Amino acid sequence: MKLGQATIKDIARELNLSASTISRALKDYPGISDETKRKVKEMAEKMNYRPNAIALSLRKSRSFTIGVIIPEVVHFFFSTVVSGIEEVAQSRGYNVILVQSNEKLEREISSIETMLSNQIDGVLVSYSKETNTFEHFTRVLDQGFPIVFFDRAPQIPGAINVMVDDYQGAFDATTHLISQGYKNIVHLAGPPSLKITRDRANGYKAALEKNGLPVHPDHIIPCPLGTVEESQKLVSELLSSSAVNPDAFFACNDIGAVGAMMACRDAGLKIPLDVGIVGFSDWQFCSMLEPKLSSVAQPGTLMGAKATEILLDIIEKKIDPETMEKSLVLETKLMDRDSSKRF
Amino acid sequence: MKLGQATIKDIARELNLSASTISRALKDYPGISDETKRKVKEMAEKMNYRPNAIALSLRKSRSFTIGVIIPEVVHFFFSTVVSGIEEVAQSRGYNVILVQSNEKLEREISSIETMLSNQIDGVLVSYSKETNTFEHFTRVLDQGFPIVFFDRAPQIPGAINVMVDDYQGAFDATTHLISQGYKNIVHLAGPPSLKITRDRANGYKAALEKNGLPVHPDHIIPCPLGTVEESQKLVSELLSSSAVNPDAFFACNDIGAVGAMMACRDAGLKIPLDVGIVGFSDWQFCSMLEPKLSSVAQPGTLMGAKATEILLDIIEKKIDPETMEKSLVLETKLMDRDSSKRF
DNA sequence: TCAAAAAGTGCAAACGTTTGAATAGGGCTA
DNA sequence: TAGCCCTATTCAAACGTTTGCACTTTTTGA
Repeated sequence: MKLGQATIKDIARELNLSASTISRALKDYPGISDETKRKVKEMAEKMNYRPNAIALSLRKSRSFTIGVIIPEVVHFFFSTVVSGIEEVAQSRGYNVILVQSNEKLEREISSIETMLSNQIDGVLVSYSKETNTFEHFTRVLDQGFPIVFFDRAPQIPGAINVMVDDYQGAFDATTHLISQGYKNIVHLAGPPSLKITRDRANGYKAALEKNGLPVHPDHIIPCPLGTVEESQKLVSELLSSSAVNPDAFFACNDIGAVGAMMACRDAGLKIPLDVGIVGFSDWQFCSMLEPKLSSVAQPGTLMGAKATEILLDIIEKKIDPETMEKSLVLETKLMDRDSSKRF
Repeated sequence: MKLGQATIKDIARELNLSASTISRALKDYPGISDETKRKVKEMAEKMNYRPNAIALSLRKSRSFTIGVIIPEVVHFFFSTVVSGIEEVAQSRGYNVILVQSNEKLEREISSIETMLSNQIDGVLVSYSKETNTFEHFTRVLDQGFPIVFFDRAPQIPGAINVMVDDYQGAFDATTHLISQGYKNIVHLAGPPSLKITRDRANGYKAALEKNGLPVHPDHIIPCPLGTVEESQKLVSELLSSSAVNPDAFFACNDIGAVGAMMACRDAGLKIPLDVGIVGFSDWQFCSMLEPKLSSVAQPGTLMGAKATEILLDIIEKKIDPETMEKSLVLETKLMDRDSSKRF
């Protein structure tokens, strides 16, 4: 790009050698005399030569760049995943191009197009809440283009997914509440379009059933927006109506759990004495709250790292996407803190 | 990249035309018959043609990609900045390559190198805590390569900086505490290498002086690590020693403020009755704490957006880096919540 | 002493696109 | 019917690398 950026040709001219010799000398190819290599490297240093990765990409049809599409950047969990992705990519010599879909399908589609135009080697995707068709993914997957999905993974045959064991995490959280003597546990669910929402709800139900507790459909409250205000309002309404009389909340995410905490406090209920609360994701702030919020920790950084390793292995043909294991499920860990411990 | 990706040449062969005609037809250049344009576009559509951005970059010596170097991704403030950057870049047709330095100077240096290799059009930087030399920046700046610094901005002559008015923010926060009747205000400072640390400390001191309160050097406590545990420990020690008898804390960041809250609670002090606390940055969790934490809000997304606009304007030569205003200072806003309100 | 092998280097094409200049064919005017 | 100007198209070079092959020159072996 730079006006004054030295190229291989410049070095060649300066040294009265051909471009091919320079190229080979810099790469320590056999068949170039040590004397020439020395001179070339010296001159490259002196002229502040920097290889042009764009030209290399064109030549090799490889950009050493991967794309990442996430719903939003300002999101604790996704930021941990991105951190893991960036870490592994950097260490293996790849660049990371980042875009956020802002939970918009349209943006997701255009991002994929731009990335393909940019000759990206592969892409990591967590799709948006709005995404109800996967045609934009299958179209490129069918061309043999490598995509690895993480966290929010579609039900596409043959797609490679890296997820967390949402079912088990929810099961553990609910079981924990039951073991602490809570009997009337309400689940604050997420947006219905996401598989993780269904898995967590199923884990919740399974834990109730296993412990002989009834599963009431009206104990599952969808919180599609995912804001503190939303869950606070819903829980407040629930507490003031006489129909349900909850003594615990298992929320699909920590934001929802905070809303529940606030609503309970407003209603004069003591946590964890009167009401137990467990969230999901174990965001940074959980241990800063009073009482400290119990939550199901998801290994975000690990998820990003694993997904990237798989993607790069596919790109570098170290593994075959046809025959490989199609989904990797990572374990969650219940962080039981004050908000759910009666004993 | 893709094996089966159609190129201009493929279309040319298919239609028995030359590559140049295809190129011009696709771009609606004059001098191509409407009939040909129609046929070309039809065929392009049919063959699922996607322009190769890499080839274009090589030809035009422009990659339409900007680099972003930040200390860490998992950091609320930086994630808001990145969000603003990504937003503007995307809307103006640029890609964003993201790297995190992990607060390491070495990583910062190698990232800049890689990015230059990748023919990036410009770069946005917030430097690491470790960075004590700016030679790696000045070297490329001197070549006329566009760099815009944000938040953590170096004292390099001619460098373009986008910052927040840290001095004024700290001044406002301290003044607010004084107006609430707190008299013995301790400042929890940040890593000494950062300019923002000094600015915030200066704002704190100025507010004390303006209100006729003494400035004790031992009332300024450095917290270089920036963890909750660190500030909790330091504040606990301070409270148990008889030397200083603080009735308020103004922390350089919200994490430090949380540590102070915890230490006060441990010491049996009531917030805001016995002790007032104000943080800096207004992280998401501030309003989730009990009591809600007062904090100085920084416009992160706006900062990212502004910095990107300036960078792209320089890249596109809409403004001249020589003659332009060298630094943009954004206003902070004190969010006074429960943790600092006695009245 | 001469051919053959080895060592060192250069040529040219390729990756996919853009673009200034050249060309071909046609219709018009004088 | 020559000269000219359009219009539509093609040629060829360029961006910076890499790489198979060809070409010198030197060294080796018999």
